[in-house]
Amino acid sequence: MAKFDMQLDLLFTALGDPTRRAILSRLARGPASVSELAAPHDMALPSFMGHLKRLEEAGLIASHKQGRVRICTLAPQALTPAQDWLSEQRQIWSGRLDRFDDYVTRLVQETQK
Amino acid sequence: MAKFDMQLDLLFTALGDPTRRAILSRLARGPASVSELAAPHDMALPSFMGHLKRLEEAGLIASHKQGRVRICTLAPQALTPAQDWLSEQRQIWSGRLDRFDDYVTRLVQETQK
DNA sequence: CGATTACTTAGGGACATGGCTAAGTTTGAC
DNA sequence: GTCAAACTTAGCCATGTCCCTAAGTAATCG
Repeated sequence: MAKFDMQLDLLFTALGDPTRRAILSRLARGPASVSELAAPHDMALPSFMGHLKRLEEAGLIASHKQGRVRICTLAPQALTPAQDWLSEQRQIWSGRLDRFDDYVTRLVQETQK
Repeated sequence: MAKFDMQLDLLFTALGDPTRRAILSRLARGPASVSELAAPHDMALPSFMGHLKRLEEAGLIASHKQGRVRICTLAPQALTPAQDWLSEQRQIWSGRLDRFDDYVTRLVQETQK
């Protein structure tokens, strides 16, 4: 499970940055070159490339060079583990809510020990 | 939209750490005190409290003191923005896939300029 | 072939993160 | 009232993140 955890780490931290989420949103409208992607982001190119690298390491995008241009595309299936984890948690959580009074009962018992 | 972005930053980066995800999973089974939560995590208490703080700042958990014990509970609805963003993206992405040939067409036109 | 474009590499600086120990503070138990 | 439990605060250190500039490489254009 450790490897799987690592993948979630990469995924969630990749998503935890507005620049990177913006890149993903832009790529959702279709593939683009590095400079096309960088244009709206007031940032030096090497800094921007760092974000692309993080996204690629998380498996969220893929890229290949065509001549001197690097084309980036989405890897849509990469989001699945993140979505799965979230909905799994959500499901357990809402299940618990139905039995919240269990907690209150236990709590009272504990404090009376 | 900046504030909303910030909330997503906090959420996703909070989720991007295995210790913190483990805390959430544990809390999914019901509320717990700080030391109960910390027990399985070979880590000094102040370090562990740092993680709880991050989770609380992200709105994922709430806590209150009962005597000298701090009880933590989940704030289940806090995941919603993250899930919404993910499924929104996923939807746009899959929409694009149906029209992937558009890109190829455009690409050929571009390269022939 | 010389210039320009589109990255790429190298290196550095400020601040955040994730861990630690040591020393409080507040309650609850005796 | 004393003492132990359960945090809490303060402060430190190593590493990571996110940004920068400067200089290098590779591919196209004129």
